[in-house]
Amino acid sequence: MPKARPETSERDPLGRAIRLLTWMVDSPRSEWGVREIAAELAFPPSSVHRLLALMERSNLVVRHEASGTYSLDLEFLRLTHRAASKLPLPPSAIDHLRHLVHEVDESATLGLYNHQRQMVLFHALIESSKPLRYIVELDRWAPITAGASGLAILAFLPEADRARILSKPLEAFTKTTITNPIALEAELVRIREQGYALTHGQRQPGAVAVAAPIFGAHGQVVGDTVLTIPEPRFDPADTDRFVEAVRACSRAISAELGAVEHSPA
Amino acid sequence: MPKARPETSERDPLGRAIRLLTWMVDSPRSEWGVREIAAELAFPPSSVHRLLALMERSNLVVRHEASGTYSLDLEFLRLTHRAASKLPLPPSAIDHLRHLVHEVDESATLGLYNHQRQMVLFHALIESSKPLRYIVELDRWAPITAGASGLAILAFLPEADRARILSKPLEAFTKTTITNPIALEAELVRIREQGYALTHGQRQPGAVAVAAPIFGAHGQVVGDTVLTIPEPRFDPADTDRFVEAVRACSRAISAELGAVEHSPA
DNA sequence: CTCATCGTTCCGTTGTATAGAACAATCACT
DNA sequence: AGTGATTGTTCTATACAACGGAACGATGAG
Repeated sequence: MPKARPETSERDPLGRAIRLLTWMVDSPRSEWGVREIAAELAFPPSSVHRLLALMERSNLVVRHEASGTYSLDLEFLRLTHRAASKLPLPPSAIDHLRHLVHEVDESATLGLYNHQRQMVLFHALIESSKPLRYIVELDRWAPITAGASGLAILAFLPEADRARILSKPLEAFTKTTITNPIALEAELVRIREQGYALTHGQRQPGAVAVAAPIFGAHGQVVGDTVLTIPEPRFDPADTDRFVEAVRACSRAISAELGAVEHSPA
Repeated sequence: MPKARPETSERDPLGRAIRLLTWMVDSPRSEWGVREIAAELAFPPSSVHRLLALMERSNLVVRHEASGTYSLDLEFLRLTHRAASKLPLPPSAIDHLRHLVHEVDESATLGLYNHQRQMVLFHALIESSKPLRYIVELDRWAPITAGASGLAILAFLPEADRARILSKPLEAFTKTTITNPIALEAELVRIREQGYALTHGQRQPGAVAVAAPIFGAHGQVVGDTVLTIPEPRFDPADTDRFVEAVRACSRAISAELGAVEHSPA
């Protein structure tokens, strides 16, 4: 053996910095101590301290003179805002969503599909005026294998991607989540034929959801429009109205992305 | 000499990664090639490639199979979107700004002060309905030593900070920029007494600006509300109306931040 | 067919990230 | 005041990641 193979590089300093940033952003607070972060992320305090010092040099975080604690810096928040223009959706998508909610008076969200992660990102939310509403936490990843928000995307993925996702075990999020691949594939066929997905509490108990896919310029799914209705308020007679409104919204956004008209099946 | 001092650390891998990210966010495009980035940032192509590969592992960027080019990943955009809640301003600040613009029908911006950088960040913009408007590029850093947007903040900084800033040479951005420290200090006194700043083309030629500071819970300046009016349209008779509207806006935002009433001088 | 250019890989060298222990300052409580 | 448990910070040797110039293979244009 001429050389000990390093094989995998398992330290990944940059990855650690990113994990630190991500943790800070996702944390409800906005000011943190070194040892507190260290405990939470299972990094040695000295490492956290060095990382923060480096990030301070790049203006990502600020050190508070008095307490010695750290916060996110304005420069990072500036990045934050500017990055919004890089979204795969037109800025007007929100307007379409607002119009949809105004039309049916039920809460609507925009889901964005991420290929690497094979998950959906809840990116925007317009709430209905009615008092009973579900709490949707924005900017969180959601599964693609359960709930209308996921299925409306999954159904329209390329054959190969779909097969790969279905070949893995399907997690059950609620009692009505479909965990049988055969049954799920059948459901996906129906969704493709209909052009929308309608589910009852597959991801969140007690919520009915209607979702329709949004297509990009190359015909690929980029996300979906999702209408979420509390089950007690859901009247099946309204289904057509909801479906049409959701599909219209997705179609409008797709059109702005330069997608050609997408015919079912 | 017992030891050769390493003195300064001049490689700073993390800093490079940040510069790369920042450049991508600020770039108008949304897909880049390795050598293109390398040329722009003066990094060796191999370094850029390695950085991108690392960042892909942390889901900051995505590699496009076909072209081999890179884009920002949804996970990064999720981070940035989520970070918005960490801003030092209440979400309702935009509403107050909108109200201000509705009242006077001139464009208004929100400036945020950054202590490390000693600059102002133009963070939000509501435009007037009139056809002649200045183009304000959002999420850009602006100087604190020129223009109403800067002076309204500078005037209310702690004595020590102000002295330090005035001790350095003052850059001239236009012909009317004040570059004499004595003259500037006098102007700042007036701004403090009046509670607002009014300037003619100090930063941008042909623009009149009215700005009033926003204070945080501890009485420190966190930013300002700025009204920008094209000079040809500016009627001095309107000054009082503008000033009152701008100050009211800043006062409303300050109040939501928990600031106590701030009396001039 | 040729040439330019792309992203990528290679590899010896350089110097930074690492983590545990010790340090100094601060605060809460006795 | 005094004590003890915090806090953020500094220090150190060593392991390993970042570095960048040169070479590689694939691709597209002329």
